[in-house]
Amino acid sequence: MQRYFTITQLTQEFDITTRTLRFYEAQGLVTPQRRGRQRLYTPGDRTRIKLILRGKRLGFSLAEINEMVGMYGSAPGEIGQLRLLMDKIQARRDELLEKQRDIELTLLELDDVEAGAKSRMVELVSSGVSEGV
Amino acid sequence: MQRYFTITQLTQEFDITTRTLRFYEAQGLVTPQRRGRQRLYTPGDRTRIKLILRGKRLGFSLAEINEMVGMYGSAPGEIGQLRLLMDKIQARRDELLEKQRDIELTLLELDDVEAGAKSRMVELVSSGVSEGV
DNA sequence: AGACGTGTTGACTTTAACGTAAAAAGAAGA
DNA sequence: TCTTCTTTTTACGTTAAAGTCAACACGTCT
Repeated sequence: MQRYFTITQLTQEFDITTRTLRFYEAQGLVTPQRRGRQRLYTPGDRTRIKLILRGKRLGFSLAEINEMVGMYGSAPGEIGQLRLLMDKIQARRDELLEKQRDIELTLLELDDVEAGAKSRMVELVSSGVSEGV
Repeated sequence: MQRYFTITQLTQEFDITTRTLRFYEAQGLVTPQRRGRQRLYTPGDRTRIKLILRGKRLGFSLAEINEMVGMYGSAPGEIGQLRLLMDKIQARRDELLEKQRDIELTLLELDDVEAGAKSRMVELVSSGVSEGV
């Protein structure tokens, strides 16, 4: 059983560069163990990286992602901190819901554009031009 | 009836700076008319700006946004161009659908984190600490 | 005419998120 | 052991998307 991943294994799996992974480490987003100088990534690290990349796809900055990922392991022992955490959760949720609406709207508009393109296509074809497949 | 918007009206409405709007113009994303040196934004320009900002919220680059917004007005007169357009539309749609899935997953994880925080809160409270509202 | 507010242009600066290159250190196979 | 490959560290470069600052141009209110 392979307990650790090397840096290049992960770069290949996620199609990123070593520079990127080391940069994320410098930002405190992942903290792989070391065997000598070499980095060893655990499955947990791998999961964090997945989360980071998902955050990136959604347009969050690394700073925001850092905060979000930081929520996962944390079980703040104090009530005030817990309230703060829940506030942050709600804020993120609101953002995500807004993004959802934005996506819906964009998809609808894409449908419109496509419909226009299709009808335009029909026009062109029926106007007598013979076109191959 | 107010046919045009000034630059500051729009910056206030969308909470951006004049620098941003002029930058978008330099990138060819909007092309307001001029009265002398002054920029005059039409309702159409305003709509474009809305689209741009929506794209930004979804994490698209200005270059990508430029391409997307460019799709709207275009009715390419040639079949090959139309096919290309439809391909681009499909590519964007795929991206958006992926973002949707990413959002769903993230929302689910936020639910988990919140549930954990809540139960942790109950523990703390029931362990005898008297806390105000 | 003078002052004020708003707008414009141009130039330089900044920040995030990496890219790229150089030099050295281990690891692994012939 | 020699070579080859991967990895690491350090440092400088780059790109996108603005921020900041200076100087100048209008319109208008007094």
